Amino acid sequence: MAVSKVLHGKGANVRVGAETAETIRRVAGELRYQPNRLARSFRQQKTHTIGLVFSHFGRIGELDGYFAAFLNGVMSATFQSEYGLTICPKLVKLSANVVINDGRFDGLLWCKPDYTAQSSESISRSEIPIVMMHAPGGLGPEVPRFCCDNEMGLKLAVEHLVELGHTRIAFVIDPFTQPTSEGRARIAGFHMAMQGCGIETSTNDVYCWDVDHSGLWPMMAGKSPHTALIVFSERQAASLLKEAEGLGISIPQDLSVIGYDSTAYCDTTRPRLTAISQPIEQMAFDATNVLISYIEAEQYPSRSFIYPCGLDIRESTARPASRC
Amino acid sequence: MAVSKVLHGKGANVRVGAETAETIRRVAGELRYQPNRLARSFRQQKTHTIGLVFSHFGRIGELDGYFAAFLNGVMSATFQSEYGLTICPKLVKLSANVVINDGRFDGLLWCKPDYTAQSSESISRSEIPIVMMHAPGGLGPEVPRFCCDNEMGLKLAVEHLVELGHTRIAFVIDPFTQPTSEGRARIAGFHMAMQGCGIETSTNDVYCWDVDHSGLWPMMAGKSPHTALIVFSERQAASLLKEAEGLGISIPQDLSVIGYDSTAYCDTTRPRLTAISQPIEQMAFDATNVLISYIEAEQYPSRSFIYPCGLDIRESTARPASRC
DNA sequence: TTGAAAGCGCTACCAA
DNA sequence: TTGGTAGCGCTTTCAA
Repeated sequence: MAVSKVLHGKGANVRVGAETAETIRRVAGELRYQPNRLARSFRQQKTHTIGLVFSHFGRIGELDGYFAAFLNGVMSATFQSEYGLTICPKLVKLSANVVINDGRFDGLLWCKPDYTAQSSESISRSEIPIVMMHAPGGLGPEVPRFCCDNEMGLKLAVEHLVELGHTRIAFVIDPFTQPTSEGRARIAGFHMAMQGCGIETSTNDVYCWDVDHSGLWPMMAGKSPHTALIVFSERQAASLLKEAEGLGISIPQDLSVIGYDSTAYCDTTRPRLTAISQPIEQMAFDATNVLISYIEAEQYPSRSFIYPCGLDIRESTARPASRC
Repeated sequence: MAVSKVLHGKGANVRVGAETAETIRRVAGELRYQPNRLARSFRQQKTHTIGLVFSHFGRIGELDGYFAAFLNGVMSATFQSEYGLTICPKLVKLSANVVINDGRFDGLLWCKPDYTAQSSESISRSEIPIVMMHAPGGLGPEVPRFCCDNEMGLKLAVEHLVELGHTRIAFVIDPFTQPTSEGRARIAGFHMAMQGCGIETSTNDVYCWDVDHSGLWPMMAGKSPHTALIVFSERQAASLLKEAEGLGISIPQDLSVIGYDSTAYCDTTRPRLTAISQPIEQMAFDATNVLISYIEAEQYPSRSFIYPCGLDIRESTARPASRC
């Protein structure tokens, strides 16, 4: 009875006598009364919490700038609107449909979807709003998608290398990323950009290596070795740089390398990494805000938000060594 | 009724006829029935979720290795035990006692406590287990604390500098960290280590600067300028390195700099940063596991877990320039 | 303006 | 072994 009043006192339309309200507040203070948020969420079917799903969770944080920028963007948005963010293992390991609609989350921020049949189905069946990050348009279920313009990014990178004189260019990706929608989009963008420059490509121009065990050799051997690499991520690019150093391969003299994301991390590598840029933090911020506004407005448009890429030229690209 | 059976069917002691159970499972599958986890949590007063509290949330992720290492540790532990982790703005902004016991969390991982009167009180009043990270023993409420041995770390750093010939050594910290328990512990450790080397110190030997607006000048001016800095964090140390470069101050020739944490990030600065090491990821992993086991066992010892520090000597320290 | 009652979905307990 | 019932703490609605 006191309880119900207190809650009213907290609510917007206070229809309680000033005196009563005062008493209630006082007593509540003395008792250190705390409304049980779980019960409230349960009653209202609203948790004010967003779930974060990554199709692949390895180690979350690494030294590259991606996760830091991403989390900063998400947190800025959730903090402003007083939503909580939950990172949950089951979201990744179990088949996603088991976990999406269990009442815990008001919405889901789904990163780097792999669009397996199962995840696609559970996404489209979801009863709560879902927004995807790093998901190119066209593919997959009809939910709002946030993605950089991968075609543009790869076009900039390829054209930069071609202008420098490269013709033997390869794309490098790791096995976890390769099946994701963005992995496929970048590979496609690479082939397209190469064709745009009049260079034929084949599947031999795409390498799929584990980030930490890259193996530079195949491309440096052979009669017509690749002279430039475009790498899916900063981190993989940086690990290639390090490997090259160990093998006595000079970058950019012997091999040009371009990474993807272009955070401040690229200024810390040696040589400093030329990289395609995408506004990760802004994208994460926008995606989270769109998710929240869909949760609150219950409107649910399904369009793609595409962000332009840039190319930040640093020190890891140069003309190919002339082979006389 | 079907519901209750299904739930029994999921429980450990299945006391249901095989046939009935089969039917239930089939129907549940057809209906894509999902138990509502919110209701379950509500009923059991158990959410299987841990809350993460930082006394100061600025930007969560930066390029230094701290947050990445920390989150890796926490995630490894929560993933193994199927707990979720929630980062929640209110946990920081509101007075903490409003939020601790609202039923959302089974336990709290509290990082870098500032031990204000209010937070201390709400911590000791908490009805759920709390574990503190980066909280030296002795101070604050009686909960399990995980902390590196700051005295040891600063002793190593000061002795290293003294061996190189430095006597004018300062400690640098930022205004957000300075009031935290660990900030105070490191400042105290600095004074103690200096005394241990027979060097008098005063409050003039501790600088409190904003991380990104450090201002190297004061210490390089004066008749008896400091020749070496021990800095609270990697990130602030790195920002000092960068500032020094801009001012034409050579490190380590003109000024020696030591940071704190010694993650891989220290290998990416120029010059590579000499740093005190603490096993952040391990500490976060252990702290989370202790928290979880306290949640499940409902036992709640209040001891401190102290981790030894090391000193990783890289390139940012050298003998002081001789001033003839 | 205030009080009383119903019910969110689940689990624990008790009775059959 | 099974089915029924109560109730977690809150909000919403309806009656006084």
